[in-house]
Amino acid sequence: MASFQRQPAERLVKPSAIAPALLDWYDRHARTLPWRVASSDLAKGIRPDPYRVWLSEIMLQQTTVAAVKGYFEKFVTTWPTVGDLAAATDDSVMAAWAGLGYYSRARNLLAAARQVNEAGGFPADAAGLKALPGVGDYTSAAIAAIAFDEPVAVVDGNVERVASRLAAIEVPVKTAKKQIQTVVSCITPAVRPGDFAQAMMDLGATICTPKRPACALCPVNAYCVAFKEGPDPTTLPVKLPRKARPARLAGAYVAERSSDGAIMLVRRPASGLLGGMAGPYLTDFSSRHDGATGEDAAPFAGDWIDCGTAEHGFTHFQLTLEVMSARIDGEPALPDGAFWCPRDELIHAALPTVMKKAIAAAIPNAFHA
DNA sequence: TAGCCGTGGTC
DNA sequence: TGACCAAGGCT
Repeated sequence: MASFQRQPAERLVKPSAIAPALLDWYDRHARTLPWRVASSDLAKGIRPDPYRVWLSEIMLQQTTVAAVKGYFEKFVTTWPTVGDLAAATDDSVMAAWAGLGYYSRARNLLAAARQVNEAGGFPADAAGLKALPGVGDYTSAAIAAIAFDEPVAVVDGNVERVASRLAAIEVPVKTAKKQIQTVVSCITPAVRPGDFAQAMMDLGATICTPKRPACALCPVNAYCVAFKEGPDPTTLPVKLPRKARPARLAGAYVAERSSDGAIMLVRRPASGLLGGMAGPYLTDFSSRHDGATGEDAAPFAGDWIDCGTAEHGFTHFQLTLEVMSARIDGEPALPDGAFWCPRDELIHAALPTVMKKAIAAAIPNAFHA
């Protein structure tokens, strides 16, 4: 019966032995990443810069390490300190973030930078950090552990997977958050909590992977209930089936001014899909309904030419854009938020990937030189 | 609370 | 090739 079932944390094999084994592995196999401080420097007492830790953690939310690296380097080169970032313009930050996705992160990033700069520095504990916009349970714990040596449980998707397997948690992760939190708290050490957190994430990324975990190479396989007793680690964590992604349709209109080749862009509202970002005029659509297409739905009259379609997948729907283009001779009344972007500034505009696809469908070499 | 919010890589 | 996924947070 469920009441006689031992709690996951109690099923752990020698919980106090896990952190030492994992840290020993981490000392030999830690990934070298731009936002990390070398272990030799850590040994000298050099602490990670909270600004760089925070910036990297925001960028890494639901985003791969490979995708983040270049953006991180660009940001810390352009804005080496939180004060530099706080002084940046909204447009420059949105443009620098363009292509990385989840654009509310960029707006929250800038708001938080200004808040921190005003306060004279970052909050030095998880509770204070969580009050910053864009910083939730995971990110506040990660920054507190890595930058401020606070022994808090850091639970992200990797850690959920590792903990689910270590304690053989067979209930769906969605309903096991608290159990997982308890398991991770139970094995988080008082010393080197930041390295431990990063070791758990490295383990999840390189050994305890979702599909084909390399259990034979795992430094903590001796303490892994799923590995030793089952169920098969690849079946954990238990995830509920996702809902199907609906398909949506909308019109995209690329207007080129014939006098100088400038492209009409529209700045989108600050909130919602692609909030604060620019792109060609799109007809109104959402995850729930299609937008209008065709010549009649154009922002103004003109010789609109059919340029085919552009496809783009969002998290919860698939979008097909029916792209049209026109060369504009006069000065038509522009829709709200629209402006002419000089052709040589197009590359530097805050254009999300889906917008670049739409423009490229109309002007194939738009981003080549 | 469950839906909203991007993108590119992997198999 | 399409489904799944990767260091979540906000409302």
